[in-house]
Amino acid sequence: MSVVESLQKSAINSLTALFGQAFTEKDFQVNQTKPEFEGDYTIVLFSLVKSLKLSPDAIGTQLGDHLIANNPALFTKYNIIKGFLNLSIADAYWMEVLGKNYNDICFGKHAMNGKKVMVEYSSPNTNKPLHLGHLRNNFLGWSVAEIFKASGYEVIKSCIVNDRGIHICKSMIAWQLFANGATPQSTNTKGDHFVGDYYVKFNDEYKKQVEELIASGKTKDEAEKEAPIMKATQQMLLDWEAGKPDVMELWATMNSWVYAGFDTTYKTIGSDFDTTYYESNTYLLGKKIVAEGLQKHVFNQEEDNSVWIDLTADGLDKKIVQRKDGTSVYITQDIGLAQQKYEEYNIDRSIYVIGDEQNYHMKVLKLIAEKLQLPNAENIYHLSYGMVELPTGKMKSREGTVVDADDIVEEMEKVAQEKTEELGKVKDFTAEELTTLYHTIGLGALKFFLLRVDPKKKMIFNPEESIDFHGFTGPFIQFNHARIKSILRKEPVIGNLDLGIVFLPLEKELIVALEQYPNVVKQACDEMNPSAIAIYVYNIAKTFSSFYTEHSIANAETDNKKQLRLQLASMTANVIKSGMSLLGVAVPERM
RNA sequence: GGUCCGGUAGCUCAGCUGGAUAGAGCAUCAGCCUUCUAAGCUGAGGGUCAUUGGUUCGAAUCCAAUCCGGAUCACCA
Repeated sequence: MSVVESLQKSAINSLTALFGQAFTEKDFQVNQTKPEFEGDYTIVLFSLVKSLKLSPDAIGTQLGDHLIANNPALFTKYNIIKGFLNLSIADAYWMEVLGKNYNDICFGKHAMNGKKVMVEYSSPNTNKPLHLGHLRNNFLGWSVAEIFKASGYEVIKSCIVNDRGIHICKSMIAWQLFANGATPQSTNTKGDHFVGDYYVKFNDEYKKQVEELIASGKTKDEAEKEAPIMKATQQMLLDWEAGKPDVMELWATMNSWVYAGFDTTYKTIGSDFDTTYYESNTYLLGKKIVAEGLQKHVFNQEEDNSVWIDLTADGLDKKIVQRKDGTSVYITQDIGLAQQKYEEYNIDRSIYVIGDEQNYHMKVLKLIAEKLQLPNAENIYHLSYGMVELPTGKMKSREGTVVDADDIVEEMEKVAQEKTEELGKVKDFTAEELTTLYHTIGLGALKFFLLRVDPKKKMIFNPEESIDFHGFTGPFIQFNHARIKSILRKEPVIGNLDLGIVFLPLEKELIVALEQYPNVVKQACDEMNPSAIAIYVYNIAKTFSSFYTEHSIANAETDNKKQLRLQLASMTANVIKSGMSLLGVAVPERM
């Protein structure tokens, strides 16, 4: 049980004993005491004033006295200032927390709860490489999945690959026209970049053809429709749907190039999936759903055979779910896949990590799933995240302002190398160890940068200023971990402590913060918000850094103090490592 | 136009289930390495929490309106 829970329980008991009525933890608020006041945790008394018809001071005095008399192991003293009951927790209690957990690398993880959750993330298109926006998606999805695991869920990470459609045909057409049989191997190019280059070539050629047509007297609309390369692409899409062998073969080949490239990137950034769905397999799933939905009168059919759902009663619009030619639209395959996920894995919750541009779409999807009475439809959740933008605005592939995922990772590793060499602290590292270190620091900086802000909010990335390695960053936290490990290599933690130790303010601040870790994990899970972990771990590292500067661990005043600080350091390192691992960020032993 | 999201220090962001004098980092300025890793520490300056009204003992936080910015509202995905 956490300190706060113990405190709440004690307070409820005391209040009931004192005033003869029932209370719950919702009747009063418990905060951490502000540093300028004496105490560790504070009960805000105002909310009790009305029901008890007593002044805050009167309630506080009675409650404070009763709490101390009945829980001597927990509370030592109290003070009341302007309606706030500030309680001091016994040092012996903190010693116990420390002694029990300092060496427990599982501290903060919760017991299995028997629930199963699927987290779908990444969802790449197979016509171009991953960019910075995908990185936010990947880091978020992966981290949320880990946070669910740490909170006791069984987790299935899934990925839906958008491997068919007009966008892939564009790359395919351009390859046919311009490649002369070139392959990633023949050009020594990473497969996803190779295919992406032809996507760019398509757009260049398309633009050229449109301009020529306009010059020859066509309107812009006509030109855009009649450009030969576009017509060829549309024909190719039809051929694909018809299963024309040479088109299918080219499609399979080019996708395999892209997958090879993606695999490399995923491996580099640490993304992995338990299952992968391909749109080319799921896009027909809609048919059955539509038929069933018609039978349940969830959908209705127009005279032209198109099928619709009317969501005006839910404040949305009418939405088409099947075209008049009988083909399924985007939303239909999503419904099909949603059902398939439940059938395959019997999941309790289904999380979709998708950008906020699709808020409306996901709202519709969930509504339809509910109306179709899909199992656990109410537990479909769109984890919506904001776009990553540049100082100049959105990233635009046509203007070449897209920050490529592979490039930015490489750039970060390069910066990590430069900074490390400047500092010259790891001169005895082997070349292999150095490569690993640069990767750990560079990727860590990037992940932390993208995860430390609230997923819901859009964020600005400034490539000019790049990412700092000082302050509220991954490397700062990694650095503090390395510092602790450096001490622990020289000074073993024994563990047994004299119970008479009194905590100094910074020691107290550390243990109080460390004790909160399990609750932070739970909160991050409830909110599906990795930034809660990032902020917390940073604060731990920051507090430790002050403590480290202020007090010597190896040369502490007494042996007991030394052991206490070694335990604190050990627990800090464990919590940092554990918290960072939930973000997908490794922490080095030395840096 | 409808719906949804956002607006907090020069910049990037916390704080938003209402609580004490609104916090970090960067940037600026001033100090600190013969002592466990200075990717560090300490301090200073910097705020009309978009605006107005309301609810409350108490509002950055809740409600309403307004202003500004963004997303979305395809037989595209």
